[in-house]
This record gives sequence, C-alpha cells and structure tokens, in this order.
Amino acid sequence: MIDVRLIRSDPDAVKSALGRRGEDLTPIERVIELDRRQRDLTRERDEIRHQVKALSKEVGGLRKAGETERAEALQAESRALGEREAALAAEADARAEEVRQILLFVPNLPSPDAPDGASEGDNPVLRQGGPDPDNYAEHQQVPHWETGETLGILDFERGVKLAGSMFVAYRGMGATVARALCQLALDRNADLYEEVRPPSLVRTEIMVGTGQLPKFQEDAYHLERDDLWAVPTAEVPLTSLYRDEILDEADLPMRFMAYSPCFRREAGSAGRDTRGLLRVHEFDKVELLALTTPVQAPDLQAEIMDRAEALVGELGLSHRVIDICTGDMGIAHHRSWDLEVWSPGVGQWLEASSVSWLSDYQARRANLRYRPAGAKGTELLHTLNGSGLAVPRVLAALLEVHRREDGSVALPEPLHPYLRGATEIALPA
RNA sequence: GGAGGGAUGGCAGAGCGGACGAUUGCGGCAGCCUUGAAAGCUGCUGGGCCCCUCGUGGGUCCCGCGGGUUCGAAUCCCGCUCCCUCCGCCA
Repeated sequence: MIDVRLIRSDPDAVKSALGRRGEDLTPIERVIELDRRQRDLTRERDEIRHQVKALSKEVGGLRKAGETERAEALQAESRALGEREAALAAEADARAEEVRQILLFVPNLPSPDAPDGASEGDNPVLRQGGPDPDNYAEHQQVPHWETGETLGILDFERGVKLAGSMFVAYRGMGATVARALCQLALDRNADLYEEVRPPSLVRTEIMVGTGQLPKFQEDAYHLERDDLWAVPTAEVPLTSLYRDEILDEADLPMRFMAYSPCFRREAGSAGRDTRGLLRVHEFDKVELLALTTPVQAPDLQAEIMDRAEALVGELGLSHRVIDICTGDMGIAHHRSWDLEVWSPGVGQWLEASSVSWLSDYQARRANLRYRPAGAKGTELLHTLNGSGLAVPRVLAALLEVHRREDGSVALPEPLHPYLRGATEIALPA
C-alpha cells in the first residue's frame, strides 16, 4: 500500500509516479476526497469524546458527594453527546474503510531509476553472460520436453493424469536433478542467508500483506474448508515472518532463504508458453529475501541478483539481466530486475528470477517496522526478494544446453555432489 | 474431534466499574558514583491516528479481535479467533 499521507501532502508527485506506470488516477482523486472527509469526522468525534470523558469524571465526583440530581442532569447531557459521537465514528470508519479498499488495488510508486516504458518490449537489457546464444549446435536446439520424455525424466502425460494440464511428474534423474538444484541453491547462499522452511499454506491476511490479494485472487489456489491459500512463492511467508513486530535497526538487514513448492493457477496466461516446463501450476523454488532499512535496500537488491546470476553462470547457462520498465512492473514493485536464461531448444529467453525492491509497500500492508537506532518512534521496513533458483525453467535450459549429440545430457559439475555419483542423464537402456 | 484453562506493555506479572495506557519486578537507555567495570542510587523507557501557536505542546484510540451494557469498561455481558493442558486419532 502506498502512503495516504504522501497522497495528502504531495498528490502531484504521487500522480506523476503512478502515471509512469500507466495507471488510471481517478482512484487517487477519490482517496483525497474521502481522506479529507474522514479526518474532519474523526476530529469532530475526538472533540465530542473529550467532552464525554470530562462529563463522566464529573458525574463520578458528584455521585460520591451524593449530589444525585446534578449527576443525573450531566448523565443526560452525556448520553446525547454519546449518540452524536457514535454516528460520527460510524461515518469516519466507513470512509477509512473505503480508502483502504481503494488503496489495496493501487500499485507501488516506481523508483525514479526504473526505466519508463509501456510493456515488456521496453525493458532494457542491463548485461549478458555465459555462452553466446547464437552459437548453440543443432543437437542443443532440441526442446527439453522432447529430451525429457526420451530420457524418461519428465512424465507430462502422467502429471496430467494426476492433477490436470500444467502439472508434471519428474522421474528418476529428473527428480534427482530438480532436488539437486534446490540443494545447490541453498548451499551457495547459506553463508549469509538463514534457511527457513515456512508453511506452504497461509492465512488470507498473509496473502493480503504481500500484495497477492485481493487483486490477484484468481491466480492463487485456495482451500475453502480451512480458508488457507497455497503460497505462490516463499516470498509470502518469509516477508510475513516478522509481521506486527518491531525490529531493532541493529538487526538489519535480515536475510532469509527458503525452499518451497510454489502454486500458481496462471489464470491470465492460458495457452501462452505452456509447453513442457515453461509454465506449470506447481514448481519448486529457492527464494532469497531481505528485510532492510530504506538506505540498505539498493545494495541488497544488487546482492540478491548477483547471487542468482552467479548460480546460473555456474550451471553453464547463457543469461542476461533486464531492467523492468514502469509499465511492466508487478503491483508491489518499486524497482525490479529479471534474470533470464536462454533456452536454445525453445529459442527464447526464459524468466528464471525476478529480483525486486518493494520499498515500504509490503511493509505497510504487513505492518513490518523497525526502531531506528537512537531515535524515537518506528519506521517501516523495506522488503526485497528474488528467486535464488526456480527449478523448471533452469532445468529446461539445462536439458537443452547440456544435451549431447547422442541425446544424453551432461550435468554441470556444481551439481555432482548431489547426484549420488551420477554426472549425466544417460539414455535409457 | 471431545473436555477444561487462558490471552494485559520487550519479558514476567498485578489490576476485575470511576483520574488505568495501566502497580511492581526484570530488561533497555541516560546520569551520579568509580582509574574502569560491577554493585548501589536517580531519572527515563509501548504503539496507531489527528490537530496546532511546532513546544520536554494538545486531543483521541489500543489491555487477543468484534459487538453490547453504562454518564463512565482492562474490569460486566455476547460472539469470534488464537494459545495451553488432558483424552481420542495420527505421519
């Protein structure tokens, strides 16, 4: 949520920032009006409340002194004020709730450093690494779904039988490598990041806190009986770990990593990039996340990206980092970079990680605060997150880039410690 | 799933209708004392919202959450949630 006080004090700045995202600004106008009304009502209510409190004190004194008649007169007066107060309070609460409902759908303000643009096509490439995407041999340009089925490691048909389209069963070395990728990612980041294994199901308010709800309800799996949501990413529970708590500045930044399954209904993307592992309803991911002060945030964003980038580099994949433009950013994002890996078999860059700085947007929703050292009061945290490694697309690229002429797949050396001695995915006998 | 008990500030724990945003202890911060530290002593020490003459200023709300009773609620009543203990079931 963006700051209603900023909307109040500098509406033009808010509007121009949201304008860069191509947002409709009428909700902001509405908020300004409702907020003004709400504050007027609240002020009036507070004044009446003050009078009621003063009167009831007086009543207490009079009762003790035995002046029943005087006391009853004041009680009548107070009762009348009480009715007025209740009416004002109800009005004020209604206005405040309206403001909240609007603000829940208003996206974050983009960083001044985020590039302007209307859509995906406007995202500048920041840098590129790994093998040249144009130099892949013919035997590497075979889509992973073909290789995966030939090698018996990706069972799409049976995945569908079990759970429907866009669900996969990994088998044999497929399952082993998928798990190895997660372990590798966790081990590579364990120097600074605390490993957490959070719940995969969370309450509604947790999803609201990170921005998934209410706007993107259709994208999430919901367990009706228990009113719990399947997490679309470990970002959701990790961000909320310190919800409603006040941290000490000395403890910041806090860094966490978590392996988790991720569940996404992919409601808006039917039929788009859905072959093979490109888009699935359930996948495994290692997420990196940081809670910081505003000053620390940019460094942590760079750090998380460096780590994600290093990992795909180690795996021998062609990769690049793109700077997400204002028109393509997620609702909660302040600044966002995507790490993409080249898939020679599909002939596409695949989004493998999105490293985002959410400024105080999630912190305000989730009530994440810290106490600045040596100062009174509290400040909102900044939150940052990014995939350390997401299995399906990295595995897809891996199965293509490391495919040999005979159809087997060589597995990059960093994975070897996790493969029970194997170094390749061999052809079936 | 069944039966009981409970939810108060960073923590522990009082208060059970009238000056209680809350006694006290611990912890934390500052000062005194000390060569330094400890001990001791003194003071300070929650959060949200709003207002102004921007001040060690003022008002209001928050004792799990939501309602109710009352002139007045942390205290009484109702509903909900969560936690704990025991039983049942279970990886």
